[in-house]
Amino acid sequence: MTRNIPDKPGLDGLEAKWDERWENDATYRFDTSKTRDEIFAIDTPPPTVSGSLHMGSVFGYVQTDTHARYRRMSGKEVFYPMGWDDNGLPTERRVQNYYGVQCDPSLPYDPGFSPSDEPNDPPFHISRRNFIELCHGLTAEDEEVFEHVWRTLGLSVDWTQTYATIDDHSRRTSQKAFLNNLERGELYAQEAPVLWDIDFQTAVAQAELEDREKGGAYHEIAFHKPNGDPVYIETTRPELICSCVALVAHPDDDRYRDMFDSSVTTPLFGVEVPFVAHHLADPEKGTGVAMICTFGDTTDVTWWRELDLPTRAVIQPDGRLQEEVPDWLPGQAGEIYGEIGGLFANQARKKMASLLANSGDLVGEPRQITHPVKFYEKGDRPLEIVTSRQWYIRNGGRDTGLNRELLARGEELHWVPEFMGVRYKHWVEGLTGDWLISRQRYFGVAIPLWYPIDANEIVDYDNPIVPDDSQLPVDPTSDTPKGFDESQRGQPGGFAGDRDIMDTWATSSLTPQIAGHWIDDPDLWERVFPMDIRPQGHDIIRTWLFATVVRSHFEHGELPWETATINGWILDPERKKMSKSKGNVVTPLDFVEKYSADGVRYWAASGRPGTDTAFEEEQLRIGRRLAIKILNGARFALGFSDTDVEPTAITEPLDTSMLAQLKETVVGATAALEEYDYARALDLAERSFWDWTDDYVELVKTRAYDDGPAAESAHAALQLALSVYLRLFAPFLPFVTEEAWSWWKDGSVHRASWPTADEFRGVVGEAGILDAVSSILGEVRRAKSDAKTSMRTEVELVEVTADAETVGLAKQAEDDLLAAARAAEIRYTDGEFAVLSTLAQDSSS
RNA sequence: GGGCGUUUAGCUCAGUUGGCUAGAGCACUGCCCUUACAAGGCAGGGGUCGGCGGUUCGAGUCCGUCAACGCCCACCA
Repeated sequence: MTRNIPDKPGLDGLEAKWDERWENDATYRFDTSKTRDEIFAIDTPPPTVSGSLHMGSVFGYVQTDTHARYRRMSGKEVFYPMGWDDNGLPTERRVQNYYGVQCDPSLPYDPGFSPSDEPNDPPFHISRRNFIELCHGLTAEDEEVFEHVWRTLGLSVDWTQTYATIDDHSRRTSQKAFLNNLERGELYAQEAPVLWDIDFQTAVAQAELEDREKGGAYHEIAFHKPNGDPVYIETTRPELICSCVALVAHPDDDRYRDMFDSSVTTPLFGVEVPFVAHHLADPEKGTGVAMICTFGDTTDVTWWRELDLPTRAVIQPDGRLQEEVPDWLPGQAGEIYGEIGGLFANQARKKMASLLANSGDLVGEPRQITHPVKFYEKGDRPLEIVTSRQWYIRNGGRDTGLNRELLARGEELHWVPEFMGVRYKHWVEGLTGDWLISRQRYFGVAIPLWYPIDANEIVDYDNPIVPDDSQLPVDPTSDTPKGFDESQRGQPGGFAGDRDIMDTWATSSLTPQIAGHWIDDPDLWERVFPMDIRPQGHDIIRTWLFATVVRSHFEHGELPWETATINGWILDPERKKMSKSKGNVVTPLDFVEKYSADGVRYWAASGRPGTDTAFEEEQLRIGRRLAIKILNGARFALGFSDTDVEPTAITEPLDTSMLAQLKETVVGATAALEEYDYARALDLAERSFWDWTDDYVELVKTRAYDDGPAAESAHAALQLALSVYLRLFAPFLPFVTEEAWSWWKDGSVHRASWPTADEFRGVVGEAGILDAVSSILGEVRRAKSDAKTSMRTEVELVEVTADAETVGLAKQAEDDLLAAARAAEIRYTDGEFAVLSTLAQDSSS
């Protein structure tokens, strides 16, 4: 083929050019005819589609792409899908803010509704269906933008294999898995106290909690013994005295030994409650006596359950104390309650403090403290505990047998890096309950169940009506169960649809099943499952990774993948996790514009597996420089001949020496990539390449410009080396390598075979020759540099002192050395290495 | 309170099973427009490898201990 090498190769426009070509040529299309052992399957993380991608996202995705590209070149057919995680709260919140709307399920659907250009303030209330339509619309827009970013960065995804966690296929898969879990008893509903976000008005799971240090105040408050003597407690939540069901102290606490099994009365309300003993009561905290309320915190729930205490809940799902006076507060107690009923907890707290101060039951002033408070990780106000009916998937949090099985799965999984497995272990060991998957939200996969309503209008939750597989996906709030008529919805003798949706993890825990088409393409499923790798961040080991293991364990009785490759985070200069909320956003496309996609990829691939890395823009510039260097190196290597020169022409010792070193680089880089250490492979290739350009290329240059067999040897060696380097760099710098490859080869470098040691058969010489002459050349250069003269300065004599072995090696490439050094003569003496260069005097004229 | 990780040149980081004078890039200094490359290239200065103790012929590398930083987990009275 005719070579068409630009005079001044550059990086501009490579991204668009090659993205289009790869798309047209279906370069990364998955071949569904391959068998499982020929396939490398990746369980790609579906990015959350709620806003924009930042450099932190790019980091992990590029690293995964290097695995995909390496495996593809090594002969595997790579199954590399892309998903969008668009269901769930992040999208709902984004839609609420973007349009200024609020979902109100009680409103009817408005077919003519369209959002206003500017966000409404206050929010405009719209129906559930209108709200969901907005969610779909906005996520579709975002997904287009995301795909553009990924394409520009050169992710070798098969773009025909995409899914969204809210699309019909994902919903069908998710609901089918739910129903299977239900049928096998791995999933159940329970009415129980749950952690509850009062703003989102939904239950949340253990995995979604985080502690935040918040200000609060200890109130020392007097309860009263039957004889009127006070018993003091300390609490940060005096508003819950009306919910108090007992006081508790440690059984070994001598101060209260005589009080156990007696009763006391609450201040203001005068409700009689027992004084009980439990080992969780901490004698060191406060007065050693705690007030048990239903429910102020998770310890209250433990005490309530283990001590079999009554329920006196007043906190409503919206975070307010209920308006109506509870039946356990008769008469005057009820009147006092009237002062706080209807208030938010924090308002009621202040009110109670002043009421208690007036009655003399508050000791001194409340003492300000800061203490950890549980929050929903996406929430803004402390969680409350509300009793409600929720769905749970068993996860070993209440069952030691299952817990052991899941710990064993963690042992079985290959972790990269290895220490990440500890995080899984600790999480599973620390589980306190089953996995709560139901959410009282709108934009998600519906719980696929209805419930019969009997003649007395009682909903029978224990005997749900289950849809057929053919009905999936269903929305029980609008679809009708078989055997019923829509008019029977909510009627005696009719049915009620479950209004809840599943948490987004309940669906994204099925990404292998969704991408592999478990329910509708058994042929594909068999070829890709279990998958090879699950790439993801370490922050979601407890959620996404663990949940996926749980679902696969139940559904298939095996691990969903062989290996988990855990990537680190990008930290900003203050060493905080880089994310858009931190305000340190420059978009990935801005960086592509400035440093090229290959420059950005170089930066991402330089970060060690699993290691958090500080963002340093300089790294992108270095990547850009390497990319340009590769283009120029290719231009040089291909500049001597319009046709390929056979490797049999390679005869010169310097050339075979260079190839011997390159072979070692190939072996090292391959071993690193096999162990998922892309950064090490890149580092090896990069060092080797810079040495190649600095030393070998300079040494061979004069000979290469000549004619004859020695020149032919140089041409062939340059071409072979270039071919190897382009393939070595292809997983990291797909654009420049493809560009240079296209100058002289047919087809894509990304479908070329990964370089192996076999390719060097017959062309490998003594590796030491290149080192020997390079070190001498380096000394000559130093002499010229010390003399502050040009590298072109002629040298009259190079006197080398070295051991016999070095001399022997150097002599084999003496002509190349003399030419590169511009030296007329070289002499050798035995001894410790030293080089004396006699520079020509007239060169500086 | 438990656990994990990090600590190597001014900065960002490599150093694979312990092995000759500890490396790279940036920054800094000097030189060079040399026919692949001046948004380059060549060369140079710069480090008691966090502290202490140990194993060993030999320790940045293994063991113990302490410290700082980061992250994860933990029952909020």
